[in-house]
Amino acid sequence: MSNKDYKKCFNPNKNFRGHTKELARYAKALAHPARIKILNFLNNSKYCYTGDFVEVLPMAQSTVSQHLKELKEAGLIIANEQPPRVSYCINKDAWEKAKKLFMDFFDV
Amino acid sequence: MSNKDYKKCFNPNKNFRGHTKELARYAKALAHPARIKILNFLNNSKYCYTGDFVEVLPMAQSTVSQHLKELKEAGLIIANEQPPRVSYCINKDAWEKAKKLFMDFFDV
DNA sequence: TTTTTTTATCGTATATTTGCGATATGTAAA
DNA sequence: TTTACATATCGCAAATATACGATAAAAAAA
Repeated sequence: MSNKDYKKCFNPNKNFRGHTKELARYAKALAHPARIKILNFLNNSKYCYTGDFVEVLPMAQSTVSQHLKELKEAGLIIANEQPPRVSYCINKDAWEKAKKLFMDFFDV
Repeated sequence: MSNKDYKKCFNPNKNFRGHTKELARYAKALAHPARIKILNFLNNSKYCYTGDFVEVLPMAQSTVSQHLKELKEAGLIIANEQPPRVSYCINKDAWEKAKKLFMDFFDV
């Protein structure tokens, strides 16, 4: 090791810390252009229906639905049933949490 | 669509814009705790050898080498041959580019 | 020259992701 | 009730990611 202070940034028991896993998890949620676009979209629109995304994304409805599910499971968006449609919006708490993790990571 | 100005954030030809793909690509590079740790590590140490990472990451040397390769291919780190060892450091240009993309994404 | 050290790559197994069409579900409209 | 609509889920195929042990490569040390 080129310097000897690695214990302050690595867990000595060789497991990953919570915030490291959390950041990786959010990064994974952002790791596809369609999901980036969905989040951009929601940040400009307050809320959107599934069909809105299907209109503009270059993939089938079922695939869009799957990407929405992943973002939901990552906690970044919230679904609202408005039968027969479903609207989505940003989960602001999770969004701020993710923002903070990325800010810290990039030392902003 | 809940508002009608989506053309300013979506490419009408239904393909993803360069910066969307670029951000997704960087996010993918960060989408594993080991790679997060490697980058944290390099940001605290100027440079490190492969073996330094192997010491502290909970995985085999070959796996660590694979993660380093991915970060290198994403452009975020640079390898320096110092036989028989190889040292790595942050690619500052790419790092700043990634930082900017994430900042813009999070509207910072 | 032989051995050791350090790292990358190969081969392989398993898991996850991505994508699609088809289908199911649940509601509203006819 | 039947039909139409919006969305989620299923089943499947292909691609990619993750991880490991074994091996290769290349230089330094003995």
